[in-house]
Amino acid sequence: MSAMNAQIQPILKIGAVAKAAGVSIDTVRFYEGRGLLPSPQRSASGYRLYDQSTIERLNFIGRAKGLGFTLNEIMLLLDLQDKGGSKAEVKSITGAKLEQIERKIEDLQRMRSVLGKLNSDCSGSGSVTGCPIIEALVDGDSDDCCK
Amino acid sequence: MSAMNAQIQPILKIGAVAKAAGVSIDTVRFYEGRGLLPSPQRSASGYRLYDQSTIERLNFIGRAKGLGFTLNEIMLLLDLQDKGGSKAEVKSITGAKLEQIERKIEDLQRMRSVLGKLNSDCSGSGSVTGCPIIEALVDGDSDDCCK
DNA sequence: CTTTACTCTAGTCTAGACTCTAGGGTGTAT
DNA sequence: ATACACCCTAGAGTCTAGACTAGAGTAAAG
Ligand SMILES: [Zn+2]
Ligand SMILES: [Zn+2]
Ligand SMILES: [Zn+2]
Ligand SMILES: [Zn+2]
Repeated sequence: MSAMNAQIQPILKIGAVAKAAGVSIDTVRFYEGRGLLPSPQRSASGYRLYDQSTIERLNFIGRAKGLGFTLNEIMLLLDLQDKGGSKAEVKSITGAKLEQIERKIEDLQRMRSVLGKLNSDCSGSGSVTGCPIIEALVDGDSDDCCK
Repeated sequence: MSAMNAQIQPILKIGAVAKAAGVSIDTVRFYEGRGLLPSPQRSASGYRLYDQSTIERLNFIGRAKGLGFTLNEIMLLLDLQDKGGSKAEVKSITGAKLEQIERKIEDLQRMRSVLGKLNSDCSGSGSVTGCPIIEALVDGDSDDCCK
């Protein structure tokens, strides 16, 4: 907050931002192409030049990915931040994602329960003949798993 | 089990097996290309000719897919059935899948818990300024979600 | 005989998120 | 001067599980 260093930011080349954010150089360029990162300034020789804010933006993207958002969804979230959207818009995106995650969890729990039972029913020794796992796949008994 | 109908099987064209198994014709041809289905007999004019066993094989594949197996994994399971593998081999595939499913469930539960908390922390009204969801993405507080 | 339904091949397209390649230019240290 | 790391572009390739298309031949029904 001192008076005179308004835009004196350290200038970073692509390798440095990538490293700082823990992504590859290719990923940075890829995100730029996808519109997740703005087109950066260029040096006289054409090198991309970044500052700290790009690292923060990459971290935003990484955290959102960690919460299960796709790059398209992340672009929506970044737009809401950049252009000033409403909390309602943000919440509708995260709410939808939450429901999607819950549905996925239910699917996987169903798979786990069927597969866990089959797995424990199988002795694991001898030839595949009579294997309860294979039999369940063959004739579909005890099958709640295929809609 | 009567004495004389050893291989008198009804002959089905691709549309019929596909319909009976609840998949598309494209899918049947695709599975053949992937090696999940053997190359069928052909009619004089080149039509694929199947019998009931193909429907059963397609059902096997569908059930395995419903349990989360990929087509490559399903091919392994089918091979064990076709060529006579051991129960241990089957169980090692299903055991690995079970662990994979469990890991996925844990990931998703982590996402759900973080996202659920953020979602309920956000009032949902007004501008995005101060939105706890966006803030968490920006500065990474309360963040157990990104490895 | 004609219409309609079915089948054939080969190839392209989708989503998602990169990753890699080829072929070149730049920057800095020794 | 030259080694070496770094950067550039454009485009192709990867993985999964098919969907879809075009152009052509075949079968069944009226
Ligand atoms: Zn078994
Ligand atoms: Zn099932
Ligand atoms: Zn909010
Ligand atoms: Zn996180």
